Amino acid sequence: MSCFRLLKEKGYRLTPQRAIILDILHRAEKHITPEEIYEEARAKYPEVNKSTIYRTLELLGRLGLVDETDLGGDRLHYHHVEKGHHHHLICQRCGRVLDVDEKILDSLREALTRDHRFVPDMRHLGIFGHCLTCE
Amino acid sequence: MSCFRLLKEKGYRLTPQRAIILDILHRAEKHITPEEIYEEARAKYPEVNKSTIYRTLELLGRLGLVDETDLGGDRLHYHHVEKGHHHHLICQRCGRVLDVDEKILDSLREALTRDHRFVPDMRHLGIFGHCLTCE
DNA sequence: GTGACTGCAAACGCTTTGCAATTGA
DNA sequence: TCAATTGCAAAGCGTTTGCAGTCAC
Repeated sequence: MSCFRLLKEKGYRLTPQRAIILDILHRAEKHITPEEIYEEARAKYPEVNKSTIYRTLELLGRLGLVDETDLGGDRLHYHHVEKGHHHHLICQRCGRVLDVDEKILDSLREALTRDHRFVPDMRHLGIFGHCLTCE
Repeated sequence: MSCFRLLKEKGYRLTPQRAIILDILHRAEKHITPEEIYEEARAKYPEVNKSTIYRTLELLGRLGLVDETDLGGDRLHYHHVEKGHHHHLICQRCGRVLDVDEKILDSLREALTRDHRFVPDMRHLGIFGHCLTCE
C-alpha cells in the first residue's frame, strides 16, 4: 500500500496497530467512527488502546491519508481518501444514509466563488433532511 | 414578546432565567453557544446555573422558538428563529464568518428533491472553506 | 398549595494528555 | 541504540441527570 511508503518517507514508523487501522479504513464501506475502528481493531489485536486509534487518525488526517467528516451528532467519522469524495443525505426519520456524487454541489461551489469570493471545502458533506420514501 | 405567550399557553412558566435567556437570544447578532449565553446571563443574574441554560435551550428548541445549529467543531450554536434562516461561510484561515441568504441553496435543494427524492433541511448550514480575501 | 423549575454536584461520553515502558528502524 | 510509539490511567470538556429545595401561578 502506498500509505505505508508515505509513512516511512515522512519518518513515521509502521507499527502493527497502524497497519491494522489503515486496513480497516481501507476495507470500510462507509465512514466509520473511532469507536467502530477500535472494536474492529481489537478483534485482531486485543491489546490495542483507544488512544492509539485517536492518535493514528490524527496522524493519518495530517498526512492527508484520511478525511475527517462531521456528519453531525457527537462524533467524527473517518474515511480513506483513496475512496474519493462524495456527500451524504441523512434521513432524520428512517436514519438511512444516501451517498451522492460530489458533482451535485458544483453549481453551489461556483456561485459561492463568484458571488461571495469564497472557496468552499465541501468534501463529505452531511446534509440532513428526510427522504420521500419515508412518507 | 410572543415567546412569553407561547410558553404560558403550553403550560410552562416564565421564570426570570428564561426571560433573560430569551432576551440574550433576541439581542444576539450571531449564533451563540450555551457558554456564551451562560456568561452573559450570569452578568445579570449571578446565581444562574449552566444546566438551566441547557435545559432552557432544549425547551425553546422543542417549542420551535430557537434553532439549533451544528457549525462544526465541538459545540452547538443557538439562534432565535424570528431572525430567519441563512447560512454561514466559515473561513478556516482567518476565522471570518460570512452570512449568505438561504436562497443560495435553492438550486441544490431542487436537484436533491428531483434526482434523489430527498428533501433537505438546510437551515443555518455551516460551510467551511476559505475566502479569497485571505490570500 | 403544588407541580414546574432551579441550583448543585455528580456522572456522562467522546477525546486528549502525561508518563513510563516498549519497539521499529 | 534510541527516538517514535504505545498502553494505561487520569483529566478535559461540553452536556446531561438525579435530587432536594424553591418559586411562579
